[in-house]
Amino acid sequence: MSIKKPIGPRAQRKADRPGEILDAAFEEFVQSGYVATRVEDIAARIGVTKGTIYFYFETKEKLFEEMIRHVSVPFSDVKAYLQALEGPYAERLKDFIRIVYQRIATDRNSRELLRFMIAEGSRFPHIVDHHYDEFILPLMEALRELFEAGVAAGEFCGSPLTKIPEIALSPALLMSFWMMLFSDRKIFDVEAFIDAHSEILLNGLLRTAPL
Amino acid sequence: MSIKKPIGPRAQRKADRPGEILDAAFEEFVQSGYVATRVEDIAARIGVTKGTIYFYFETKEKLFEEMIRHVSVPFSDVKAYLQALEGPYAERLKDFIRIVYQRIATDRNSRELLRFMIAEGSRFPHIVDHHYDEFILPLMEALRELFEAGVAAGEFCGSPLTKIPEIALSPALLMSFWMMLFSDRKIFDVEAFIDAHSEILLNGLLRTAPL
Amino acid sequence: MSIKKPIGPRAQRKADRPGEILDAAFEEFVQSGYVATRVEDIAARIGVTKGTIYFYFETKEKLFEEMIRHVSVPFSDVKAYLQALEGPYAERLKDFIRIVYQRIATDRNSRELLRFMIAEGSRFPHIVDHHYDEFILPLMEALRELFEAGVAAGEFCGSPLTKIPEIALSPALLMSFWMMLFSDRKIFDVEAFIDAHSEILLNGLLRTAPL
Amino acid sequence: MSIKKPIGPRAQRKADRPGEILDAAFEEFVQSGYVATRVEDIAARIGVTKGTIYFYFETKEKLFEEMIRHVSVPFSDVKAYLQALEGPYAERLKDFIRIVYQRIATDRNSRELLRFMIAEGSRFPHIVDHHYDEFILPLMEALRELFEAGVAAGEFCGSPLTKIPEIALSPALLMSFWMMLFSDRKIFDVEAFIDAHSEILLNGLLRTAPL
DNA sequence: GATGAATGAGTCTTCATTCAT
DNA sequence: GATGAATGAAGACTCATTCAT
Repeated sequence: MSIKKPIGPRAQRKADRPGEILDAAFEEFVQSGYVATRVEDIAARIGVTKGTIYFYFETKEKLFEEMIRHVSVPFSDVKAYLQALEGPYAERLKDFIRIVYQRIATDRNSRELLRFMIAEGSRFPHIVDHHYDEFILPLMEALRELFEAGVAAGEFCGSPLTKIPEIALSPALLMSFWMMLFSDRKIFDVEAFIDAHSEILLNGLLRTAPL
Repeated sequence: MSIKKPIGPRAQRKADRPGEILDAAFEEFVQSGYVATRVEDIAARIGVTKGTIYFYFETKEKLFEEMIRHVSVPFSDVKAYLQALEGPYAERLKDFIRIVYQRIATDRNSRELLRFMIAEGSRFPHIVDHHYDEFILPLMEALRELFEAGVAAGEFCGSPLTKIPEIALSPALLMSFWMMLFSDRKIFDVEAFIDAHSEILLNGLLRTAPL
Repeated sequence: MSIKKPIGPRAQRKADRPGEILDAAFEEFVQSGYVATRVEDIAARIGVTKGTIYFYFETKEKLFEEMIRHVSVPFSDVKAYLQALEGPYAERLKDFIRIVYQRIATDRNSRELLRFMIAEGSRFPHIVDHHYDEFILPLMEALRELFEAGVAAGEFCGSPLTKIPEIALSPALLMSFWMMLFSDRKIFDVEAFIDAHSEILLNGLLRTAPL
Repeated sequence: MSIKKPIGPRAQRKADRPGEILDAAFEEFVQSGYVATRVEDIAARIGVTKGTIYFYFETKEKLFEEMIRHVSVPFSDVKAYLQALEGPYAERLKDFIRIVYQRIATDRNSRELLRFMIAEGSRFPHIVDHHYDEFILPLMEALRELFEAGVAAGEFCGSPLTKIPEIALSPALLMSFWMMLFSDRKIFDVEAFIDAHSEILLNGLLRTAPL
């Protein structure tokens, strides 16, 4: 058991600096994009000056990359959650869909991460590749496994979805895209959308069509 | 008998310049985004100098906006095509899907237009709104009408798709995103994807499930 | 007697081009100063294009210099007028003053010429020197002669004005400055000013003080 | 006991910078005028680079305006001086004249300020108005009061000068103008000029003409 | 750790000038 | 004579980055 000197609010603040900066950077980069964001604005957002940023991060470029890492929540818990699903496959799929909306489509961080990949992808190609390996691919694999297990269990029919699970999740991407572009300007009934998404998927999958 | 001054090579060149510039601007803006693109690079791409660009366009901003207009193909012919569809609604829907992929998902211009809206939307909000009014909304309306007519004709069942046609086209958006992010790095069987998309939609719509 | 082909309005216009340009240049240079005036604006003022200006004038600099020459009315007639003065010297002085106001202080051209010398003098030093030789010096000489003749005739007393005639005309310069700076914003009773000027001068000059 | 951080050479330098820049700006603007002066030249004059100028002043325009303010010495002390005059009004007037020459006509700053108003007045109209309110008007009022007091005391006769005091000071303006245009090229006996100016004024004012 | 004065490369934009038509 | 497309040098202004304090 180690003895730590108590961390006062002052020390606490200092310990948080990098995280604080990363959060501020996220907000500013979201607002203006990589090129148009000034490191001075990032500094101002947390009440420090340019120099402080450079004490913690070598360059604006490195800061951006670390910021991406910082806001990319680990996928492992999502995976664990999905693997722990039980019961009828129709329910498992609904749960799957729900968690995808919660953690990806609806979440602001994920949405802006997606925007960064689209907007700054050519400037930071390895970020895109990393996200493909770490997030997109595992998610698709997990979904594919769910489909295959459902088919093996005789609950799902052999839909093309089994081979191209991306299609099954594309409505979630659409919602992400929609919120990116219109945020609050175009109303969007999120709950109805998610329900419709689930219903449609199951319509095409269940051996007994609900017709 | 009209008197035309013969269009010499110079006059010809002049008439072509704006289009030439707009095309070059599209390529450069695609490559680097609005902020990072240098007017000089746009000029160099067609072998002229900065000054020439400013002879035709007041500012980089106006150039960007006109470029957007230039590459936004009018939606009217798509609409006309869709309205001319005949035969069973299943076939009409397949045709609809096919044209959406041809004209929107697969087309490089449309894809980069979408990227611009995501990447530069906050800088040019009216462009986003304009595209919503001119492209997204009409497309969704056309699809909704097709669904409703199919239901009225007794061919389609009352799926939630009827109310949220966006969901039906979301796979096309996914393909667009995919190509934006990975272009040629991740292979993608486009034909198989489109077929799967159609099949899944019909699975959920036709009164007689193909099961 | 030479036979000239009749000059139609078209030919007339062409013959006037240089003058027309010079007039336009005057207006534009007055408005914005030498550096900030664009030759394109000068051209636009008379409905032609840049190229036309360069057909008649080598450079903007030469155009400016010729414009100065163009608006500098010859001093010879003023001189002749002054030399033709007759009668009592008090009257001659009054006439002198009056002509100075008419031709110099009140005249817009002369005023703007003065402004050019102050504003652009360091860029065009020879213009300043030329105006000194052609206008200022002769005017002062003429005045000095008038004073001396008046003294010789026993009408004027030997005021210091005789040696420094500049002082005698300085109110006219003041009026010029005033109009340059405030034009119509600060009212100024020109007639009263001129009368006061004459009266004060004579007060100090006439052997019999009007006291 | 106050705690001051010792002003090191760096802190000192920082405190001096704005003044240093303003002085350099004055010299450069005097030399080339507003438009033709390059911010970089101002910087070079004090051995820094462009960026430094922009660290202290938002734009070239603001720099110019602040420079004007910086070189415009307050008029209050002149006013105080004038109000403290005592003795015979003839002497007071002579003192008045002398101070006008010292502080206005002869002073390089004032002269160049006048040049700026003539040359850049249309670009910075509020500067002209401000100088009218702050300098010209108060000076004229002070002179008018002096005249009126002199008349009331029975020392001065009711000359038109009383109503148009501008005329009384116009020789000082002439000297300013002369030095602006010819500086050292045309010799000018300043002392003799001032004496003559005083003498002429008094000739026209004193009840007992010196005749 | 933090500051902020200073740098200087980089970018948009302007405009005098040229010249093919 | 006149045009106007094209040039390219020049200048205002920005901002990532450094470093003495």
